[in-house]
Amino acid sequence: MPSDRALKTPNATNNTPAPKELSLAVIKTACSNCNLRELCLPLGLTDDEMERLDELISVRRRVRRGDSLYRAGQPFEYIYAIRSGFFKTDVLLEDGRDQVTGFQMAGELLGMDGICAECHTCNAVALEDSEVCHIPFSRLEKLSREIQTLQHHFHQVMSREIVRDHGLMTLLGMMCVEERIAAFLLNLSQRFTARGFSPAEFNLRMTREEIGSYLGLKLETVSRAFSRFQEEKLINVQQKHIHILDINGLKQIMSRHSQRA
Amino acid sequence: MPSDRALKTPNATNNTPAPKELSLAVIKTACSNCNLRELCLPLGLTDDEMERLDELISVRRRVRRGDSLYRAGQPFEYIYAIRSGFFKTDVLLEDGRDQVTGFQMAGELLGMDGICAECHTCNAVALEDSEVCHIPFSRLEKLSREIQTLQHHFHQVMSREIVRDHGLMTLLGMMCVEERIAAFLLNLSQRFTARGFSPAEFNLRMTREEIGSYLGLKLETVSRAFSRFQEEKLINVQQKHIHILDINGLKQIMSRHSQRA
DNA sequence: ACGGTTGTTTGACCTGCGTCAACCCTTCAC
DNA sequence: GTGAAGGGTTGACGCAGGTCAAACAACCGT
Repeated sequence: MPSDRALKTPNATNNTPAPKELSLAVIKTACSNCNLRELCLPLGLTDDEMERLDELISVRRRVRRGDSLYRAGQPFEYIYAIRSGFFKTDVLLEDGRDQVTGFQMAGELLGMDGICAECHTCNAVALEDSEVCHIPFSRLEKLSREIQTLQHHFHQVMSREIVRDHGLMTLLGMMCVEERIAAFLLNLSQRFTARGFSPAEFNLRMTREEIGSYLGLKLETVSRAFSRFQEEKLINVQQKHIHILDINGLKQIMSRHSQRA
Repeated sequence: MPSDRALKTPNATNNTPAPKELSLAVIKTACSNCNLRELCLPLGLTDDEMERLDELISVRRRVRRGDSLYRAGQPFEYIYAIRSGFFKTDVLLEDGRDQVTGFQMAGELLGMDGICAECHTCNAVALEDSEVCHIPFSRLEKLSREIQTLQHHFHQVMSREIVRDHGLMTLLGMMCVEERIAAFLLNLSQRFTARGFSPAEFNLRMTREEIGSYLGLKLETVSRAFSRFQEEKLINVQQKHIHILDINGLKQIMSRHSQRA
């Protein structure tokens, strides 16, 4: 029973060369049988509470690779839960330079940047064909006034975002190229593992340029670092396919600095 | 009527050479007549709601210059509202390097990093003698389940923190020295203005090294940039005293890059 | 199968910021 | 008043990472 309020979904694919036929699928979803529920919001709810959450999140949408889920400046209405796929968020400066602020994968939430000004402050772009659940924010607030567990969990998710950002600041503020790349690979590995994928082998969904933007480096620098890691038998790279050969070696890179302190 | 729960305040000044006599003052505070209320939580509450918030925030504490309000690893219990004074937050890497993640002033909230793991993930250190209000987080959650306005405002504050962090990422990821320093000065100026102080003249509460850590630069680089700005008649610097002579000049620096794109 | 587009790698060179060091100023304890 | 300590400024120099360029590999639409 797709509810009609779902049809109010703003066309988040504007500003992109969208096909005539919009990729907007209104499909009944249920958190109660979503296999990502530990990663997303509904943690430790009773059956009754879960049912009420199901009602809230009654629509999901497909976002095609390259399309925007939302763009900076658009009015904020929903928090999005990634059901499958892969996204990047980035902010653009007036002069055209842009900074990737994060890569998000299945089970993670998107859109919390929009709460403060009731309008999004960054762009969320799908790096592969993806599916997201729409969570009307005002209704999420309402429900979290009624369900303490949900409220607390949402606060934790927002707080985790803040802590994650602090981690990226330390990376950008004081790590050298090799540390940044190692941290990046270890982070991806750990997140893939949490989703039941191989910790050692995965495909990058983003370009060298996007990695560089995220890590505060130029694409050539990223490429060179990959090559160097390969020479040192830490990883195997073939285009977007990464095989981590020596995960401890990568971890050691992160702590190398202490030796010369 | 200082409530006894307030006495459970953890000794946040440990790890620092604290005087025998703890600077813990239990004083009745009232949001209802605090002159910072637009900046802090209680925005647009009814008299009745305000009274209930007053009950919640029943204690404030003095933090001496150099002392920690909380440290990474300590259990999370309170959100803190800065009543007066100036703080920095920083995260330490195992090897001793540290990154300043923010400077906070009167009316701003501290401690939201602790929600996600129920334990703080950074240090908050007073850069001058300060006063903070303790806000027991579980009680804030309870109250915000009852007062929609409060709930929404708190979400906005957390979201603003995320957006602020994104701004720092773009600074760290793609700005050159002059842009970073200009952005830093403009940000301080704007925040002092919002508090009724001069936009053009203020005293820095932090050292060159702390500024550098925040901006991803070395202290010498910060010092040189200040000197260069002075030569260019953009500012006057005398130790910690800053006088902005040409605020538009500083703003132009921020947009200079577009000229060569 | 083919040509164009987009992404990646690698090399040669350059420069902005870091490093190291000397010196100065301010503050504070005694 | 004096000395020590902490913070700030300035100069000389080096290098990590950026820039520019060329060639190559993968992908996509037709």
